[in-house]
Amino acid sequence: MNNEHIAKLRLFNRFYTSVIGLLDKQYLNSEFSLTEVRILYELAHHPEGMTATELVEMLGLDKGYLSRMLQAFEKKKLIAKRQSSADKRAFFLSLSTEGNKLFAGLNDASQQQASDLLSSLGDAKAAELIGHMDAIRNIFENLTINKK
Amino acid sequence: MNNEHIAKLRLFNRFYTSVIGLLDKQYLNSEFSLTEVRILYELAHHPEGMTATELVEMLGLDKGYLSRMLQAFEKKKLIAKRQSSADKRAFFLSLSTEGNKLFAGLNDASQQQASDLLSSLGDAKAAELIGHMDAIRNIFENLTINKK
DNA sequence: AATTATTGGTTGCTTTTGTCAACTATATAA
DNA sequence: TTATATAGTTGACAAAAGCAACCAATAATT
Repeated sequence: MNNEHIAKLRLFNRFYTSVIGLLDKQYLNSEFSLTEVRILYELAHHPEGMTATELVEMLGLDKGYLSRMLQAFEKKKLIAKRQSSADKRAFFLSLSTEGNKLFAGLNDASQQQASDLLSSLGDAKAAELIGHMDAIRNIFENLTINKK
Repeated sequence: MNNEHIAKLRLFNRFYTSVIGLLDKQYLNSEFSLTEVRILYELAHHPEGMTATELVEMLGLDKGYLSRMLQAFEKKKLIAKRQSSADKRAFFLSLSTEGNKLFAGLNDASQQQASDLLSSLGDAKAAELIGHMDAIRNIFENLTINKK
């Protein structure tokens, strides 16, 4: 057990928490909360539709809370609900045309932000950064796979 | 502008958000919120004392909100307030003996958690991971310095 | 010195976010 | 057929956070 390593891991976590917090602030001047954006994100990436229960599982939300947020999305015409024929309690949710358009806008802003960050680093440093990030993801992913 | 890089940066941010979320969950079975822990953390690392205004600036909190949280800490005897002689409006805040003890406990748990993660990776992978993390911090830090 | 503006912190009020339990309707198992 | 579980909704509530008014002390302006 290496104490230096432990300290650095914790330091990185604190550090990156603030990086992410900074980047997420952008969303906060959109009319949506972070949680709402996460929901839109999931829906955008499951165009075939997904149920509220699936969203609850993926995002770790309370189902009552989610239910209300979905109602708000519906009122704004951002999502479409299609009742499952196999299970009439369940509904397949997906972004409406408007919802997709709106999400595309949020996505563009996030894309732009990432792009700005990278270009302020310059090509060489940016490539380095991404290399480190890929490596970290890789290490963590092997970890979770091995734990199964 | 490299689209692949942008996508990977965003992927990493999402990925690491969930990593941090997982690690932070530990605190959530402590009696303190994440924000409260951050306050305790800052106080623990400024044993000479710091003012509420400094905390507000460092943590980006609302001062009213902070004021109440500090009151709660006081009621629990976790912090000590010493009025500034130079500016009688201001108070130097620090952890009490009890507060330090409590924070030490939280800190141990977090330390243990980090330790567990690293040892499940094994020495070689752990060293690699830390190397990547240091490199990332370094890249970002040069960025903010240059921006001044 | 007297007046004005600013600052550190507190308080009341409100909004946002999230949790919990009860409930309806459907589906599955015994 | 009865019991049990599940998908989603609703009501009530609690926790987290933000906003603005305010008091007391300090700093700046005249």
